[in-house]
This record gives sequence, C-alpha cells and structure tokens, in this order.
Amino acid sequence: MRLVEIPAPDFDLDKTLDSGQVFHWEKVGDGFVGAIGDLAVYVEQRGDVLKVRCGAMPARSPRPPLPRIVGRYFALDHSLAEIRDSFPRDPAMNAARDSCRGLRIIRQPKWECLATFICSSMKQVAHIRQISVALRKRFGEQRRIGNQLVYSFPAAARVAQASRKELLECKLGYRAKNLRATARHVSSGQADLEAWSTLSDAELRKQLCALPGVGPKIANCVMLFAYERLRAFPIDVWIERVLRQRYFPRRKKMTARRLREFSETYFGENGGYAQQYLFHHARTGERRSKSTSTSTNRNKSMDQRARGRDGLSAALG
DNA sequence: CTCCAGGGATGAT
DNA sequence: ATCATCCATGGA
Repeated sequence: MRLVEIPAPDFDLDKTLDSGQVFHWEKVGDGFVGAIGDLAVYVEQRGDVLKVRCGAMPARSPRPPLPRIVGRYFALDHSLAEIRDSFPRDPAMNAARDSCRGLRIIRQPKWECLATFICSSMKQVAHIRQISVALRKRFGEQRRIGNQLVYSFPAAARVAQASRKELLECKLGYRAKNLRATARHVSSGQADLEAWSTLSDAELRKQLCALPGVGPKIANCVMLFAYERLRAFPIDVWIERVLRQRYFPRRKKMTARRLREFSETYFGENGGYAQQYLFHHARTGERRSKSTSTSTNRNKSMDQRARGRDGLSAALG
C-alpha cells in the first residue's frame, strides 16, 4: 500500500506520542497506528518526513486531504523554534528544552480529549492507555488499516447510553459515573464543547470545571490538548515535584496556590509547552535512571545534589 | 483545613 | 509470590 510523504521538520513522533497527552496510539512495525477522529491512520517517521496512510473511509461528507489532517493533528504548523525561544532561561528549563526537541502539543478532538482525561484521574499512563483502548473497542467504530484494527473514540451520545456495568468493565471504577454524566451534558447540547472555543481562557476553564469529574488539572489538560490554549499549565504530581525541587528547593511551605500562581506567570505565553517539556524530561529521566541503577538511594542523593546546586528560588522570590 | 474513596499496573524484595 | 506505591476529584 502506498505511503504519502509529509515534510515534518522539527518534529519527533515518538516523543510526541509518549508524552502523556494521547493514549491510544500503538507501535506497529516502524510506526504507529491510531485514529485521528474516525479516520484510521498509520504513521512512521523517517528523518524530517512522515510517511502516512489511512484506512478505507466510508463514503461520507468530503474531508480535507490526508496530509492536511495529519499536519493539523500533530500541529506541524506550530513554530517550535519560536516556542522554545519563549521559554524562560533557567537550568531546569534549559535541560528540558534540549532533551525534548521536536515534541509538539497536538490538536485532539474535544470530546475525545475531555472524556479520556476524565478517565485519567488517579491513574498512571499505562492505566489510562488500557481504559482508552477498552472504551474504543467496546463503543467505538472499528476501522481496518492493513491488517490492523483500530477503533474511533465513541461519540458522547454513545457513552451516555452505555450502562454502568459496561463502563465498569472498561476499568473505569468510580470514574464511570462522572464520564457518563459529562457525556450526557455534552450529547444533550447543554455543554457545547465547540461553541466554547470562543471563550476566554478563564471562562473556558470555568465551564470545563463545572463538568462532573473535571477539576483544575483536567480542565487545563483539555484546554491545552484540545483547545490549543498554549498557556494552560496542568499541575500533576510530576510537575509539582519538578517545580518544588528545581524552582523552590529550600522553600518548605510552598502552597499549591503559590505554585499555581508562579507557573501561570513565569513560563509565559507557551507555558503549556514548557510544562509538557518539563514533564517529559522528568519522566524519561526517571525511567532511565531507574533502569540503569539498582539502588533507589542513588536517585535520592542525585535529587539532593540537584537541589543544592540550584539557587533559583532565591532569585525568583 | 483534613481525610478518604478506589483499583490495577508497576517496581521492589 | 507478596507488598508498597502511584494518582485527581469530590464529598464528608
């Protein structure tokens, strides 16, 4: 089958798909298969080029050509050089900037992103993957690409009519209730996710947080990954750890509130990108050091040395 | 403000 | 094989 080539300079597909923003892509051969909306897609990277193909489409309303769809989804139009340049200059950020070259914040469909992040609460990445795939397999539409099967994310109306038992079988636990309640809000039109695109950041956050199962962290994820609000700075335990260790090493009582205020101003107009880079850098660094060391004490002492070296908190007040 | 629910992958032993 | 750890939201 023919592969379409798309120029993709300054892009790293592996990092982008492994950075905790999207959970359903699966490694196959030299690339990944997944769904962009209801289109099944295979994508692999060869240097500065993406090679892609899509599954057969049911005859339906006309859609843009594949390179447009893929380029938009992976945000190949974001000017990464400018974004990197807008990050603050400090040791933690500099390290993250260097190690995450080519990582992009992608543009996900709104309902799919919202629903997936409701499922993410209190879960780790491996878990979220399973839930996301289970929901797709059970309620989504099956598409074939090559000899792979991929599943689109089910519409809100479909999730709204799922039984509690069905959702529990997708390992949602107590999230089932929230997901179904939010699905009802969305499918009834009471929550109009598309119309919210025109709201200010503050208004959008308020609307999202009013949905069951959505608090500030998940609202910021959805703003960043589905609404292209590149300032939004989700604070999860990883980022909180990074902020405390690298930016406020000697401040014992930095409240969550102060951390939030700091992150909203210090990282600037592309704070969400900065967050994603810090997050991915911390996670991959941790994975590496865990797999290459047998002692957890070694990691602790490294952290302590890093804290001692970093004199940023005094400068930042 | 604090405490807790809830559960499966993951890493440590 | 067992045991501890990870995690966001919402409600008491």
